[in-house]
Amino acid sequence: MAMDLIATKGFEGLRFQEVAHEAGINNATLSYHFATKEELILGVMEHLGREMQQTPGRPAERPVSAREELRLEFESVGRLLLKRPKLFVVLIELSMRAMRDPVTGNAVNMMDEHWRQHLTSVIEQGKREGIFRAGVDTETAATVLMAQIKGLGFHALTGKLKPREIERAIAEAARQAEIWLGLEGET
Amino acid sequence: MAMDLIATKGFEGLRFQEVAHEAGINNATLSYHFATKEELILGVMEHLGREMQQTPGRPAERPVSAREELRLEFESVGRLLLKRPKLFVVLIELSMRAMRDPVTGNAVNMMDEHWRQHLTSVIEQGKREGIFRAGVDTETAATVLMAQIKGLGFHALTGKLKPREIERAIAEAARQAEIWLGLEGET
Amino acid sequence: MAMDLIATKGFEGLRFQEVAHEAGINNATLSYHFATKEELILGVMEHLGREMQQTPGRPAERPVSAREELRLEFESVGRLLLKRPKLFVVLIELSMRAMRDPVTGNAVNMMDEHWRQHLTSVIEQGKREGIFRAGVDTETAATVLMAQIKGLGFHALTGKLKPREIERAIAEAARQAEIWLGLEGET
Amino acid sequence: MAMDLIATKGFEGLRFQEVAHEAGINNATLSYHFATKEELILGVMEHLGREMQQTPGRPAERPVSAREELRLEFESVGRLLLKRPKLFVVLIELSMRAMRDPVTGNAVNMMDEHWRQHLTSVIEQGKREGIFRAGVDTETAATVLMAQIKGLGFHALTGKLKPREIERAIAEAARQAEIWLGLEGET
DNA sequence: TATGAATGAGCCTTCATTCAT
DNA sequence: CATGAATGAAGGCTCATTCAT
Repeated sequence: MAMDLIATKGFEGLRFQEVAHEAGINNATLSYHFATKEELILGVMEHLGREMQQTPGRPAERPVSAREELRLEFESVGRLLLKRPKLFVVLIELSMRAMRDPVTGNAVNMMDEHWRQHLTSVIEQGKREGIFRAGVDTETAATVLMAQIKGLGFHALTGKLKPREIERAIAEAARQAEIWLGLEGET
Repeated sequence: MAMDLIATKGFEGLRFQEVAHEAGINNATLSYHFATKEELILGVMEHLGREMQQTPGRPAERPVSAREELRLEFESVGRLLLKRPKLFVVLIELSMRAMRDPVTGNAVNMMDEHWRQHLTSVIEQGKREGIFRAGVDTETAATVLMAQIKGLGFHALTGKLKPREIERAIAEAARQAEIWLGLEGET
Repeated sequence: MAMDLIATKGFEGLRFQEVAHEAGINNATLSYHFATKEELILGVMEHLGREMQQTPGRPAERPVSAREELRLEFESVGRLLLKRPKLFVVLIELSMRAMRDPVTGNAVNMMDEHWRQHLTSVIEQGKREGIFRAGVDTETAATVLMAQIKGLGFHALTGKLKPREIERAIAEAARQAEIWLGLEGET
Repeated sequence: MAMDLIATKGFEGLRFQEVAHEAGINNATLSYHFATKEELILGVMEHLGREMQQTPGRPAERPVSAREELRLEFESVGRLLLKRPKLFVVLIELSMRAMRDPVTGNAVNMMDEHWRQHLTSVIEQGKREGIFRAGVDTETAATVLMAQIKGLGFHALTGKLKPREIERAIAEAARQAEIWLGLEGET
């Protein structure tokens, strides 16, 4: 699929012809379905969105405590990082592209906003549950968490971390977040 | 300069002609100095390396405590992020390129390794000074820190964070690291 | 219809798909009726031929004098030019195409020959009737008339003449032809 | 040259590659001089304009009578038609293109307007000289003359008239114009 | 008949690189 | 050192045509 190619060669290294060849179809046939390269990329983005939804391992949708939610956030990223690293490569490429192309920008913004809201609600929940410090600024905390998680993905891929290193870093980062947000750190 | 162009259009969007035009010289003249695009990029990388060294605000090279060093790490990134965001864009582009091109890969690896050693020594120093928990795995901690800081840069740029948001996130992330590595979190 | 498209975009600007879309049918359905573009153009030519026959305003087929016939020739062109300008655009396109494609060439030749014979007979009739000078070379006169009338169409369309200008030019050209062929100009 | 190709294959049949090949240069080399096909066509138009100026046989620029001027108008077209028929083909193609492309439209309009003004001044001069009827509407007369001359070119080329036929038609058309504008036809 | 999908051929254009001056 | 010109290779896209349903 196109996604693999993007992961392998980057967004701009994406060749219309190559995607077609990879899909086992003709150059023009791909143009029939995706009239332009832009459309093709939009298609990839939609596909990516759908694939991201299906984060594996989410335990049966049951409501969980904020602390567990937080831990889940890290763990699911870790799992995805190990099982579908290409997804992240494409995501990063997408983010870079978003800096230049407004259309991609919107899509990425929406995904980020979605994520931020989820994190925000988790943090607020934690505060209400009394397991997170009331002193933390929710928005800033969400920003830091997003940065941390994104950074884990980015560093893991570009730094070519080994699976074990990834697991440990993820676990430690989760612990760090818990400590930080938890009551022990009360100021 | 070429760097601005990379920051603006990305690495693959870098056009030989454009760089030449931007520099006010002829197409072929640039080829005279950098025979190939590869060389040009190498030039950019060297330039970037030199520019990164000059992190502004490093307070007079005096030896400092590990805690201060740690805080400095975050602060200097924050400053760079606000004053020279393009530097980071190029760095990220470089990291992505490193995944595909071995030459770039080596260069990026060296920079990362350099950085990791610095962080490692800081953490070890902190342990010796008795202000950091002895229980933390130094390597993992360094990894998490690198991920966090890279993530702050990545998220700040691709998420188009406002200066104030960046400052707060940086400060909060630094605090998070301190708490996490500090003795309060002793397990 | 295809003719409108030809008038709008020219013969080479004629796209199979566009014609199909205009006709509200599928790409392949048009291919079913006109297997190739060549066939499609032939179809257009036939359609054009039929449409040209129905020159409106021809007064009830009655035999008329040569002078009236001559005037009619101009008038009917003028009417067509005002009411169905696209017909002329296609005709001109066809003539140009005829220079390159022998098939079209034959068709156009036949139409021209048909027209020339009509003009020739009118001139001869005028001579017999004693209202046209005997000194004119019939063939040359026919040629000049054809050139004049074609030129009126060509100039009216490409020069974007206004209806009033067209009417006046047609009337004046008709007068010119009469004077020229008439006895007053006897040499 | 590109002009020959246009004359041979029409404007839309003009292939960038073919022009390059004809010029004995590379595909991309042509792009270097004419960045786009549009530019190439503009180049052709300029070239055409320059070539049209050099109407051969204009007798030494001396002022002549209106009648001679009128005759010259026809004769020079006749000469051009025999010696450089391709010039006319391109001109007709250009006129057709002008119906669709505004840029070409302007260029063609300017040439036509230039020509019209010349004809207008000749007719007015003739009236003043007392050799042309005062009754003719100058503008309409100019229009008819332009139509006639354009028609001669168009018909000669698309009808594949032989040189002799062209000469005769030109001569007869000139005579027709003289008679028509002359005093003999006084109404 | 009608159509969605597929395709080969070709065209314009871009780009890094080379070369003569 | 500098440059205008030239070029091969490749890429995205269009289009008439074909085919299975």
